[in-house]
Amino acid sequence: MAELPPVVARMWGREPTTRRGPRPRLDLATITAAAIEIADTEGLAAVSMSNVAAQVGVAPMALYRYVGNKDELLTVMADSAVPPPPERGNLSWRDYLATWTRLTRDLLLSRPWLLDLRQSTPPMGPRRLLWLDRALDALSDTGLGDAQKFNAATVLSGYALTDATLTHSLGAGGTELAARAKGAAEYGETLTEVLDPATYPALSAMMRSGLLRDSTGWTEDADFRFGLNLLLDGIEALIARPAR
Amino acid sequence: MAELPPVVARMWGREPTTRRGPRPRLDLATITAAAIEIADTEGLAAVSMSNVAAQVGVAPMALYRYVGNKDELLTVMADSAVPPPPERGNLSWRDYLATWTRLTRDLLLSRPWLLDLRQSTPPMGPRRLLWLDRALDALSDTGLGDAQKFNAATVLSGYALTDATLTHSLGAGGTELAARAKGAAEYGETLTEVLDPATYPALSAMMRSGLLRDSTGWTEDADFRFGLNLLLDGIEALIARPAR
DNA sequence: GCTCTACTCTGTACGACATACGCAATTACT
DNA sequence: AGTAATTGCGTATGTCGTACAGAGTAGAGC
Repeated sequence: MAELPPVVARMWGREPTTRRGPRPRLDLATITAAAIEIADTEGLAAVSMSNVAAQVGVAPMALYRYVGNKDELLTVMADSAVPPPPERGNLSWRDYLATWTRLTRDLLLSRPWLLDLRQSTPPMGPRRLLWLDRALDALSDTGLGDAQKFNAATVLSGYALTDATLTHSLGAGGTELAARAKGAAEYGETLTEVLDPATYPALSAMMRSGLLRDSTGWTEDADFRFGLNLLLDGIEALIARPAR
Repeated sequence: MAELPPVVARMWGREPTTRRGPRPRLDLATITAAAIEIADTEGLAAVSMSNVAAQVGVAPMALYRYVGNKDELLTVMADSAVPPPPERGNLSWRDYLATWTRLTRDLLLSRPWLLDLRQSTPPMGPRRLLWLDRALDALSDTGLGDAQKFNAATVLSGYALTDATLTHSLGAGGTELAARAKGAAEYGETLTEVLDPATYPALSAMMRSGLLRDSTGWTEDADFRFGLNLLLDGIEALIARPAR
């Protein structure tokens, strides 16, 4: 059995049992909570080792007794910011996965800094894995194979991420670059201005027909449901199909 | 009509017409190409203003005549690294979108630093928009509405990103954290070691049944096709359904 | 042709940041 | 009591993005 990287161990509550020197004044949870609070209120850019240390009342270097480096802290944050998944109740697999996906998207929109966190590591934290478990559990009666269930869950959470990214970049906007072309309507205008109908036939036609100029936002809830049902229909078709 | 942010204008070939002062020694394309070469060979972390400037033989601050700040440079890179989309030929919409999505994924895998580039701005570069145009074009005969076509394309490219992210993080791995649990098999092992079957029933059962322990990699091509067909089936079902 | 003016490149400088290193204080084990 | 491990901290280093000011350059207006 492979040894766990120290921080992963701590994520799973395995604090080191050796008690020699002074009793630690902190634990990983407090540090993570402080970092998350900073990210929530001031954005991810404000999450520096100095700021986090100040927030918990220690010197910057003290944090390195709990975290190997900043990337590890961010990884732990990414898991720790995830709430418990919804209860199954007596929902059908389809209804459950629908709210599962919606809540995933809502989480990403309520904590946009999660979108900025690159997931260079496959999910290994306890909370994200709990979500994964519930999605797999919802599919357990469908007769799908393990790999199929796994992929279905992956696709759904990926869709939540895609939609949240798009919605967020069109909405409250992030970069100063986006601030110039804020909102779907203005985005459309900017595009029409620059698109050459010869090289972009389909896009410019769509823009001119005024797709993005309508009053209601572009990627509103209806559009989220659209893609979601697309995926759920696909899964449903797969279940109906004879297993192979 | 909204004014274009200066870099966006340059992305579209609109170099400033005012000709006073010394003739510029560079243009945005050369700078971007240099930055991309660095990212390709040494990774995104090596793309600093100093390094890029050195690569093109100029003092670091000279770059700021062409780019407002580093974020803008990254944005331009993200578009400039995209090759032209595949030709339609006489493929069906389904076959075309299948290769379209596959090539999108392949691009992300061949330039992994694209995965690290947060897309805080909706795509506005000429090359990415060309891909979007081709996807929309492929759907033009299906009777779908504009918004539906748009969403379908979004979902597909989002899937490419999801899959590329997962594949890459399990494969060549990125962070040192991931290096410890490299490859799908070891990932599975690490999980089984730590998962409590009581709180993670579905997941731990799946792990113990040896999903990830098989010889062939986990998110191999078969799994990509699985999700892809899921989506295409969903779109096909939508097309078959009476328009509303 | 001369001057003005906008524009390009450069050098220096500053503040922020991640983090390597070493020290002093503290506590458990022997 | 003594030893060894471990925590928190101060200092220091190198890197990075970029603000600023100046020097050189070339077209515009006379």
